[in-house]
Amino acid sequence: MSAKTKRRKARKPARALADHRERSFDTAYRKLRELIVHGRLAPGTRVVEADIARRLEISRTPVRSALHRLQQEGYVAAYRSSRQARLAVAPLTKEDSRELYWIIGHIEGLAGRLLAQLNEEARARVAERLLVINTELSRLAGNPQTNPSRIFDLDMGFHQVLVESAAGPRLLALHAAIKPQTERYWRLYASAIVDQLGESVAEHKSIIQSIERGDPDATEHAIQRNWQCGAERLGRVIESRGERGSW
Amino acid sequence: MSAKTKRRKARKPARALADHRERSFDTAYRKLRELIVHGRLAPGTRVVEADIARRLEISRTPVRSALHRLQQEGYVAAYRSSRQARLAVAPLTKEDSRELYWIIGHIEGLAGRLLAQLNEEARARVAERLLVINTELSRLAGNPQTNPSRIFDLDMGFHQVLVESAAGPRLLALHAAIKPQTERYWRLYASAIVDQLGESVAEHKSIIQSIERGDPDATEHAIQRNWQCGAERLGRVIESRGERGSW
DNA sequence: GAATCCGCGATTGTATACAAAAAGTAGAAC
DNA sequence: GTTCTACTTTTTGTATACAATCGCGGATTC
Repeated sequence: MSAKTKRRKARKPARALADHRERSFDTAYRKLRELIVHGRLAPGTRVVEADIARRLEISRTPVRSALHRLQQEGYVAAYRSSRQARLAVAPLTKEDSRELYWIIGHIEGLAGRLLAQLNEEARARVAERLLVINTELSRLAGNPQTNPSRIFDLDMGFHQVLVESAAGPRLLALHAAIKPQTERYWRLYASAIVDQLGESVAEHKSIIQSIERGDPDATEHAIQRNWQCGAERLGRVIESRGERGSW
Repeated sequence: MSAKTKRRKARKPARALADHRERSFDTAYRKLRELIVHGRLAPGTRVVEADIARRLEISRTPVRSALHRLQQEGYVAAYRSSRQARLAVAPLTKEDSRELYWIIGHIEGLAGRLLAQLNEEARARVAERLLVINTELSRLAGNPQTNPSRIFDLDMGFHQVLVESAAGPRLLALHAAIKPQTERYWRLYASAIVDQLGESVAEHKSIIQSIERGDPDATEHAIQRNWQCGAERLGRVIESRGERGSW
């Protein structure tokens, strides 16, 4: 037994970083998700395993796994008749976006609540990180030529910091599963985003201040408000473009 | 085109209700989940696809799908080394239970908030349904010989009504994915539950009253409190039994 | 005696073949 | 022209074979 522990201790840490090929499942998941998010697979489009497999030049097996997961995450919807299921890209609607943003707002709000309860030092550290991101966002807000993807990444990062700093593993996982879905709506909205970015930056400031003050209620509320306002900004754009799942 | 629509309208509705065999995937998912929930697969146990497949007398394929899903739902945890993943039954800890109950409390709280905003008639209808369930629970609370499963089902039903009455599809799906996980802890706790059932019944009453009054804040809070108290009751039991993932 | 390397068994990931079921289609009956 | 029905096609679900990878244990070397 002592030998065993010693051996385990001696285990070689040189993990095979050598080969960075990703598993087919991962490519399938990643690429499919990208196709959906970027709208190359339009909402409502039927998804056929064999087609995707051909397109990605892999077998149906990993495609199937990826679709299973995407289904659970809400990117694809299943219309099933007793045994077999037909999959389609989940539609984007104003109602769905409202619910989605509403839920995320509350989940992240919970994380914010925890965050505001940390000790002062930790809060200051987080606030600092948030401030850096938000300053960059603020800077980009002035520039109308900014790449929307860059803005999305920054905003994503902002909220990621918010959650990962204090949330437990379950809350983190939940957030990780739900948050990326906003990207679909974000893309829809990309053109109009730069104009309204200032509002979001202001809301972020309010969040940061609440954290610095260590005020759980205010932090939770500020985060919720940020998402709710986001939903409204988004709603206006969807409205103006006509709601059909076209694009 | 008119012919086409007509033909669709004429489609035979006689759906094959004949054959109720479920898909292998469903049996795999159901049985595996049951094994885990009932502790026949103890927390920390490694899960090997081939073993499960043999045990259930089906091929690895549906087992694999089921494991994928159980993994995403948090029943099994994956420890992966670059490419291959090793699966194990997720451990049960006091910390995890606290986070789980905390999250559910808030998610259901959201549903309760929506519920309390319905019109009076709808609220009354829901309150009535809740009252029926809670009365039955109250009745069972007096009887020390009650089957714990019966109590679990009733409580599950109570919370189900709470959510399905007003929540949108996403919130519903989220709840459906998370809520069943409490069953693992509930089983752990089953012996001690009957003693403390009275408390839960009282909390339920408070929830029902808030709904009848149409008070969103109170409803949300009451639901949160119900879950938080549940977590505490559970925590005491786990504590007293020693926390190791034994059973 | 301890650390390192190598090879084998165990286990996961992928591809393919096959079975089953549903949707579409054409044709017959009225 | 419509409706029911039998057939064909498409697509999903399952089984199995194969490849890649991991972990463990023994052999080797100093």
